[in-house]
Amino acid sequence: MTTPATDWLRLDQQICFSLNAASRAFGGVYRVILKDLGLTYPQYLVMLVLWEHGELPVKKLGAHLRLDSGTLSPLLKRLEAAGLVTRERSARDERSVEVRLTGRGAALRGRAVEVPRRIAAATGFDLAEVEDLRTRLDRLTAALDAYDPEAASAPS
Amino acid sequence: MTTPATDWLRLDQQICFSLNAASRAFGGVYRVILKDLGLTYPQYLVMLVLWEHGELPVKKLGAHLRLDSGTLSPLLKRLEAAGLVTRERSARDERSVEVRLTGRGAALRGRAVEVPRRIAAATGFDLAEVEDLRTRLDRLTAALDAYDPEAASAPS
DNA sequence: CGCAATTCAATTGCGCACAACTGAATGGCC
DNA sequence: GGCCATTCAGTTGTGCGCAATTGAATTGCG
Repeated sequence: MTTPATDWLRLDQQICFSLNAASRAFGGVYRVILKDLGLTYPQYLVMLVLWEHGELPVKKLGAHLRLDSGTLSPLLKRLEAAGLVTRERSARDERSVEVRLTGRGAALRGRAVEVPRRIAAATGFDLAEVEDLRTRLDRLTAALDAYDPEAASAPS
Repeated sequence: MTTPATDWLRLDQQICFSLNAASRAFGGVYRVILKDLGLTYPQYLVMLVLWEHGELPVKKLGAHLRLDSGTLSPLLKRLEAAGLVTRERSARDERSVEVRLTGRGAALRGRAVEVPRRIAAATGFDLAEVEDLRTRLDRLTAALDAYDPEAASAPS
């Protein structure tokens, strides 16, 4: 006999809840550390991608971050209002909007460089541990993304 | 020489971003699975606590879930509107609000019992792996909760 | 070419998360 | 007993995340 179904209702809280709690705890630390940069964590992620790629359309930005225009459009407007990025319709494809760093946006990178070290310190994890955890999480994400309700309930 | 600071801005994206992505991927699967229960994932978490404890004040509910009244108050109102819980001022302490399951709320547990199994199937992880991951995440959360900006920047 | 299907950003609507604040109730301390 | 700090829940305001829709631009196909 395995664990009664009743207890699963407690167990189940574990994975996803732990994940969720860790994600929110991270948010709290990032909030403190990013405050003097004037960025929220999602905005910081967008800036990371832009620092790496220079410029790219909203669509590609979303592909890197797993976010759609519903989230990115208002976020990018705020970054634009803060003077960190510009947005303009692509000349080659009028459907697309090209996001570019401004001088201020590019310059902000200099102040962001020390963020990762401070975050790493806050976790108390060493590099190997981080890498291992990251690998497991990415595998988990891939499995969840592949989830198909039909296949799960009716494995024909 | 270790990794140049410049690369840390990529590496850094890893942990927290992977965590965040996994959390959102979970959200997507839960959204599908919880749809016929008429619950969102945070609402499901609240119901889990209530199914386990029967009734408890908003404050304790928040302690279990790491949520404050700013999040719980409107959420509980929605659960109340859905007829799953009642909320009433405690007689012993008029500041406190007691949250209780209704008959419908208690009955919903029967239909929720199979949720954990379906979620577990979607992850593709076995029990040991889940337990290991959960442990690491809880340790991470504890470390992040203990984060003190002063101590981090000026280890006197 | 002409028309339908697709692709893209933006918008709307809803719910969550959290900081900051309000106001009522309670408890401690003199 | 009277006062002040604390403890509660609730509200407000901001931002994220996502589904659904809109509307414009592009692509594909006959």
